[in-house]
Amino acid sequence: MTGVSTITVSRAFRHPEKVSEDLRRRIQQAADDIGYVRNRAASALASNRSMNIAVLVPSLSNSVFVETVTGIEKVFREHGYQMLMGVNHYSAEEEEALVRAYLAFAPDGMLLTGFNHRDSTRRLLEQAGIPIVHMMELSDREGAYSVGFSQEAAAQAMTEHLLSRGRQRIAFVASQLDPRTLARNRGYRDAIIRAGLYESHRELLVPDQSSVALGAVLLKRLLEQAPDTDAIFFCNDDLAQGALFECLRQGIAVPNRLAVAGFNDLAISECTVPSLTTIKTPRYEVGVEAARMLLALIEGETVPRKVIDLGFQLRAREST
Amino acid sequence: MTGVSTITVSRAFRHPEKVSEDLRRRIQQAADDIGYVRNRAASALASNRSMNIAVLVPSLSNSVFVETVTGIEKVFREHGYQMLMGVNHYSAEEEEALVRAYLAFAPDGMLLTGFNHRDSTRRLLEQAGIPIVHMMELSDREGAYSVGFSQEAAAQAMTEHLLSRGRQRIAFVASQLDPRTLARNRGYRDAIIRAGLYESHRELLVPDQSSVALGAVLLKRLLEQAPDTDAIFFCNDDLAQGALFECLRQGIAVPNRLAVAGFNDLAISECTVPSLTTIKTPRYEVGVEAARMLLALIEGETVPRKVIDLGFQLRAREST
DNA sequence: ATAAAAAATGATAGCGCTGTCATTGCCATT
DNA sequence: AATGGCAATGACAGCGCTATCATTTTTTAT
Repeated sequence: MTGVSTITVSRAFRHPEKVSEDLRRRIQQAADDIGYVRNRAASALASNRSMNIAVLVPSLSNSVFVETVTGIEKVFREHGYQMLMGVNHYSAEEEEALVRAYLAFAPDGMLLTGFNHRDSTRRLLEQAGIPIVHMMELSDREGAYSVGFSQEAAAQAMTEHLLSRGRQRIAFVASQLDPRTLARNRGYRDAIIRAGLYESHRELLVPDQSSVALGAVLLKRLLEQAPDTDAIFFCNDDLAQGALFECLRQGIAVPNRLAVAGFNDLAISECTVPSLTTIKTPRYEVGVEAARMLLALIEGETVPRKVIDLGFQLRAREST
Repeated sequence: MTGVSTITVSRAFRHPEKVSEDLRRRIQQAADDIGYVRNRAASALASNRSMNIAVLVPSLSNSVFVETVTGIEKVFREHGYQMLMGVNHYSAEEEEALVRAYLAFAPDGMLLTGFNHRDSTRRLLEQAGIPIVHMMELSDREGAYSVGFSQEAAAQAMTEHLLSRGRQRIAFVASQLDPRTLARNRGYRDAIIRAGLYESHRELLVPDQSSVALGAVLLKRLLEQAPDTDAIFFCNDDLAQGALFECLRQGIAVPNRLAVAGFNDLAISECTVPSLTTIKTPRYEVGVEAARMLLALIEGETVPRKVIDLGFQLRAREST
């Protein structure tokens, strides 16, 4: 309708520098007028590049992965890629279904959370032949790309912090026993055994999904089975917050009678009364760096390090 | 390789009932072996049905829209559609960019949050000629499909609740002034004016993004400009929670000296001390119903009602 | 003014699938 | 045995775009 061939229109959008200024403007104008939007499906088919990347996270219920995804989006959007996000609810089975679903979009790469995949999922990914980067945990296997931090080291650091505050009877309470939670449990154990203070009845691990309400429940349960506990390390801030509220209700003095610590440093954790000691995890940064690494792999660039450890920070606050 | 034509493979996946049991199994087997996944781009192109639907929400930072999206996903997944989600950060400009980006996926329908779109966005959507359903607010214009509840009515109900508790100097505090927040403000005003108790200095509206930390700040600011306030209605639970913490810190007795109310009923709101009076919004249900409505429109079925009001519930708790 | 190089535009084929119509083979009915 | 009907399978074209190579136009160098 502008008297231009289709290929020129295509070029005006994909390689604007190859089309004369004037013509490009006319094409743009015409496109705006009729509300033309390039069809990605056709583009992907013809160019063999979908410009899609798939991202799988376990949950969006607290802000942890929302921030990661925000970082990912930022990087990819800048480079013209479209991010497709799926939530697997901490289930390797759901993950496989999602991998299948997103592979159908012929993504140029994929970001996965952790390393807890089914063998069949791994096979699917291999056959797809696209680059994969794993987030949050650090690689435990040859050849895998990953960006994250050591969950164990962070949990060790927190346990040592509680020890340094003079606590002797430190409990560990966890729910939703995904691999990262279990790694935190190992970190706690390492530190507490090294201090010669390990007592199995101070560990409380339940499979239920984490929530603030569950934190209150688990606090009560733990104090029943180990009443003389003087510090509790919760595997995440949600549980710790619930415990903090329950202490307030029951008149348990925090930190005097009982120290409480969490993990993740959610925004609310510095607002609670008392404010919550926790581990600040580099969630946003993990997203950004993982996206950059994947981008490099997609573009065929060499990646200097296959494993990027972004560390963590201990935020010591009023609750300990 | 199974000695079957491509069209038969296609049929085995799309219309399994049209392929013999035996052959279908063999095709499935072969597909699993080589990790074959159907290419949606090609499928969409050939069939003129992408089986994509695009969903635009303002934020994922608190669980409000996460729950809505969960409901949407559930419905669409059951029907074989893939949901593509975008976050517009309460910006009509970002929304337009997202509409463009997702229109490129040739979605069969789109779900938008609210009615606050640019004219150019509206034009794009019209030209795309796909069904659109709006969520959270109820339609204010001819022909628009919407699923939600009356933000104004809910805010009125909350204000009347505070009045019924004998409060006379009720403040309204809001941030992130999106259309729904402003509708809540109108609801508050209506009720408070009707009670003859409107005083402009008890309204505090700031454009900043909502957060728990901001709740504490705004509480302080409000109490400076209107120290004798005996109840505060916050436009959302995040702010109200921050205020609750600040009251705890300052020793302000809630609800005796000051009643505090929120909006949304986040999971944490019934755990706080004191527990938070708030409006339970049908977030998940909005997602489910909006998805069903859109599905009906896509399939060309008649939709009984263009506007579905799912109501709300007042949760009176300790904080009032 | 002319040749050579560079820039701008076009023609063609084909990406992987599916809608449509055609063909084959089988069974039931007469 | 012949016919019609139906289920199962296949051939072919084309969805909207872009990679590639071909052609035309413009610019630069001589």
